[in-house]
Amino acid sequence: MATRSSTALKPRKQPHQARSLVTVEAVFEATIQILLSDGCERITTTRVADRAGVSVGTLYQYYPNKQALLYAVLQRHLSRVGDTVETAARSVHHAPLAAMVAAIVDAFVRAKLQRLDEARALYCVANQLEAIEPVEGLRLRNCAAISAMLATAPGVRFDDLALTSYTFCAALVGPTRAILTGGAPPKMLCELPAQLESLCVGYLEHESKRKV
Amino acid sequence: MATRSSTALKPRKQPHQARSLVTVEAVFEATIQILLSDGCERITTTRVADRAGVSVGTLYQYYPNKQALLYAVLQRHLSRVGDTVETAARSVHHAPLAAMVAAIVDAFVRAKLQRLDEARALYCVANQLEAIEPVEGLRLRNCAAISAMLATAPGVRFDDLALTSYTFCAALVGPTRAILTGGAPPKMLCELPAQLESLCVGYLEHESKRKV
Amino acid sequence: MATRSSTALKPRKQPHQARSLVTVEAVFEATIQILLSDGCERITTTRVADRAGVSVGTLYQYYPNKQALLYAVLQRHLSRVGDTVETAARSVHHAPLAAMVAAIVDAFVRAKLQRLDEARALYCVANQLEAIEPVEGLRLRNCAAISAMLATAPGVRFDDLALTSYTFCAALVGPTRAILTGGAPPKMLCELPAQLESLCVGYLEHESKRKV
Amino acid sequence: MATRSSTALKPRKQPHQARSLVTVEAVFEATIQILLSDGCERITTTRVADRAGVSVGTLYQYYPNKQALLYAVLQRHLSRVGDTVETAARSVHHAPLAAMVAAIVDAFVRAKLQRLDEARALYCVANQLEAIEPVEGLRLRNCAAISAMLATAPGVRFDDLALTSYTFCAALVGPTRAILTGGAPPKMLCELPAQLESLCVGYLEHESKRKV
DNA sequence: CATGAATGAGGTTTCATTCAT
DNA sequence: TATGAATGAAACCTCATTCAT
Repeated sequence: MATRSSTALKPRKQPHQARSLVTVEAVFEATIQILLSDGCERITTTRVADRAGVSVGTLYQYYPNKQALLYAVLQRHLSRVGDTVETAARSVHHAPLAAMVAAIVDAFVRAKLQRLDEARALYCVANQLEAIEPVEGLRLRNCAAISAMLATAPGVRFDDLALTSYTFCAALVGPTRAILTGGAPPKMLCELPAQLESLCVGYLEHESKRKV
Repeated sequence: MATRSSTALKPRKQPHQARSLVTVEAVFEATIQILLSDGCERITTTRVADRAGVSVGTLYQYYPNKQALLYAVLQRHLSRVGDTVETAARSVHHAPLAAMVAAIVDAFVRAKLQRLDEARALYCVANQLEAIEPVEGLRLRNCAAISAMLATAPGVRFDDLALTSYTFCAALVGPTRAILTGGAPPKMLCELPAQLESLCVGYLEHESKRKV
Repeated sequence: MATRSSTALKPRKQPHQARSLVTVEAVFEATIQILLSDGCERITTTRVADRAGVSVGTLYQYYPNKQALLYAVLQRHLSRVGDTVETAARSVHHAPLAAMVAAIVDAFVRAKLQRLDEARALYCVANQLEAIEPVEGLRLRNCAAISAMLATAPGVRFDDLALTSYTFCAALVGPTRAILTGGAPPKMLCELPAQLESLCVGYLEHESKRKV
Repeated sequence: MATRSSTALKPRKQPHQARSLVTVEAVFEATIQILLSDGCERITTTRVADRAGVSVGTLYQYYPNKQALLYAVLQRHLSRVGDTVETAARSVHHAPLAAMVAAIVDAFVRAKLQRLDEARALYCVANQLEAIEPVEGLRLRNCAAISAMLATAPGVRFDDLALTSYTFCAALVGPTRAILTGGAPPKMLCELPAQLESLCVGYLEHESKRKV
């Protein structure tokens, strides 16, 4: 199952020396820039290397192939998002539902907007078949964090916590993607947190009421 | 902006004769199959032609280039979804909010699930930079239809109807994509309509209450 | 076992039209020329295509990869040698031992010298791991033909016919290769048939006497 | 002709110190292992260095380029074979023909089988255009040693001693290569010495009788 | 009109070799 | 002296597109 990703998509070597660290960081940055300017289809290892100011050979010292590079960049982005959401979720255990939602939405949107370019650039990468694993990984992390959080919500019971968390998660991720990806007016970006909150609070209240 | 799409992405000739219709249909079907089996990155005009049982030359008689073909396939899919949603929206003008949501969700999910393969295959295509136009087009249609519908909801006022419609729409599209694209368990597919309904009803009620 | 050769090394399509035939023949000829002038290590698909006066793309329409091309060229050469030897062997069933040897040696040497360049060029290719199969194939054909022939030799019995045929075969192939490949003086080329005959006749007589 | 080999293929420095000796030996061993496991086409200086446990840089301290390394490994192997055969030849001057053949065959086969891996691995290297020199060198040594030996054979005259030695040599080298290289059954390995003896004795007797 | 052979620019990847540390 | 990161030329191969038949 994980064959390809565990072998062919793994980075070749970790950058230990200072020089290497700089190189790898430059390659990451260049990848995102090219992704944004040329799109997912047009990105080439040569172009990434050029933009990063290194030779292709150097790029291939760290990543065995193009997919591995994209995978790594995506991975890092998703890890950060996962970290942020997890932390936020833990910080509002036992808080009222509205506070929970506010915290999660804020964390998620913040993580995405902080690196808006990265986020936008990577939606495209996340679509490739080879990249479902890390995306699913993030979903699992988020669902777990949210489940654990919701379980502590005072005075609320959810019939199917897993399902509710999944939908909560999808309600966060899906619309955000639609807005960042599509040609949404900048106004939407400002409204995004409020709308997501409304969406999620509305959903959770509706769900919790349903089972009384 | 629309330069490319208005010239280079247009089909070359409309298939009027019966034979042409069959050919075009075969090409469409082949495109979707290849998209599903080989992925968005691996699709080639030759492979599509082979699978469709025609020669590449013939394919190029109908579409000036690969993008135009993908564009056409995507366009058709999105048109159908748009039609379905529009019709549904019109049919529930003046109905209670819950009925509205039920109708829209049902229409949308039905349109997607009816052609599950097509839908799945095309998410990938929709990601290409050149394809934002038809995607945005669908969003506009949907928003318009939903706006018009919501405006007739009895006893409900929305402060910013455009914004609400937009979010409604995103709440429909986003999670659906996440579920069809990701490795969601089949169980989620069954629950999808109910969850979407809960999500949207929750949201709309929350929004409408906010302004009282 | 034959996985690679049965899939990855097979030609892509047979040249049916006249144009294709010319193309494929030109590619074959070019391959041999490059092999001779640049050596086995330096041969490139681009160089072959250039020399053949076609584009690389065309080359790849007929062969899925470089190995497959070399394989095909080698295969054709070996088939011809095999054919020649087989025919010769059949023509001297029941003849005296010396005549048998003369016929086989003549056939083998003739086949090699007729296409001296080809033969020289291909020894190098035959060394690649992927190419053992056709080489072994020729050995088997030759051994079989020789076995069948020797079995009809009047008044001679061999203790281990298979072994004797194998050695006979090796005595033919090995020294010929050594002479064509190495920097042997042209004089050796003239002497080759006589020496091979002497070698093989001597061997067979020695073997047949051994068991009396 | 010898331009390249006399300058570019020479080792850079002789390993005098103990440490260097160990390094060079490790590199040699690694080269042979890689040759066996990856084949002649896949061997790279980096892989050799890795396997040998040194850095590429170090490897290049001893050999100016890859060819020089392969050349050296081949050279050593061929020298050993040459030594063994020369010694054997000298030890049977004036002995009967059969004893001569037995001694030479035994020496040659022993030298090859003792380092079976090395022998197998290097056939491939010996094929490269740049490597004809040492191969020819071995042939010359062997022919000379055999010539000198045959000249002392009691009661036997060869019309063209050089030619006979050459063929003798080819009869030794050629079939051995065919058997070690090809997919010969292990049984053949055991039979090899006996068959070679029969081959060579048969040949020499046949040749010596011819001229009476 | 349909065909499919031919094209060749351009993408990915490797690897011999150098050189700053 | 040893190291191994960096280099970049050059190899392999693909595929959108054209055009003679």
